[in-house]
Amino acid sequence: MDDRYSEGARVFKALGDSRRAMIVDMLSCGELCACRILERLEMSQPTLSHHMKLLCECGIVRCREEGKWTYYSLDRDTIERAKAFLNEITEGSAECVCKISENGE
Amino acid sequence: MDDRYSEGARVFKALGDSRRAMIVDMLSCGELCACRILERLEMSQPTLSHHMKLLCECGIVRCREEGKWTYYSLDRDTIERAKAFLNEITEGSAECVCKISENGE
DNA sequence: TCCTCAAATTGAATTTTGTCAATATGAAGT
DNA sequence: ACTTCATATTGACAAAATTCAATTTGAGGA
Repeated sequence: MDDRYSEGARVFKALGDSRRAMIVDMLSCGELCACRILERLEMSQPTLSHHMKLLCECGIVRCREEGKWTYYSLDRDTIERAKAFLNEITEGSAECVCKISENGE
Repeated sequence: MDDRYSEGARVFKALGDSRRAMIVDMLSCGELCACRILERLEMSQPTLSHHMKLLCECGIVRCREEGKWTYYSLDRDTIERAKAFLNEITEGSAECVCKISENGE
């Protein structure tokens, strides 16, 4: 039933933490390695790692390993889908949930 | 420090729950009273009330009381700001955090 | 004044999230 | 092989979020 909403909501949940929103902002200009991100954020390395995992799991961020380093970057596709989802739930439309009666008719 | 992000993140946190995302979708076509929303959602009345409070506190939803009923509607301003915030943190810019050195220079 | 109905609040239980210290992993250099 | 460095994982704990039953509030009608 609410499966339509789960994927979008998952991305928003990830953005619903100011530190993670800041990380996304940092990545908006291009790829960065974990150590660079860590330099700017007041948090322990394990905590950062945990946040990065979350961001990757919901699809907003991708990671690329190179030698000892892990580079992170934004996934434009997921971001576009998130924006589209925000528009969908926010702008009325013919297929809006509010149009569907309780009987599913 | 992360105050720039707190407000936006707060809205996304609210949208980061599939039920709340669905509620916002329901309101996208216009005002609805709590009882209408409740009809569609499998949750208790206190739980709905709690979610509505959350949505109102972050500014996405406004409420209007009329007699026994409470009508909810979307706040277009907050929504526009949320969309702008999503664009800001997602698209690179000259004032991006990533441009600011550790020294604040 | 009572009763009913819509909605909010309270209180309590459970689950999820955020965090860090400690440890593990795994690549590269010596 | 050993050490170092970047990152991930584990384990534990505190704080926050989600939920519902029970109760309260407050408007309207009888």
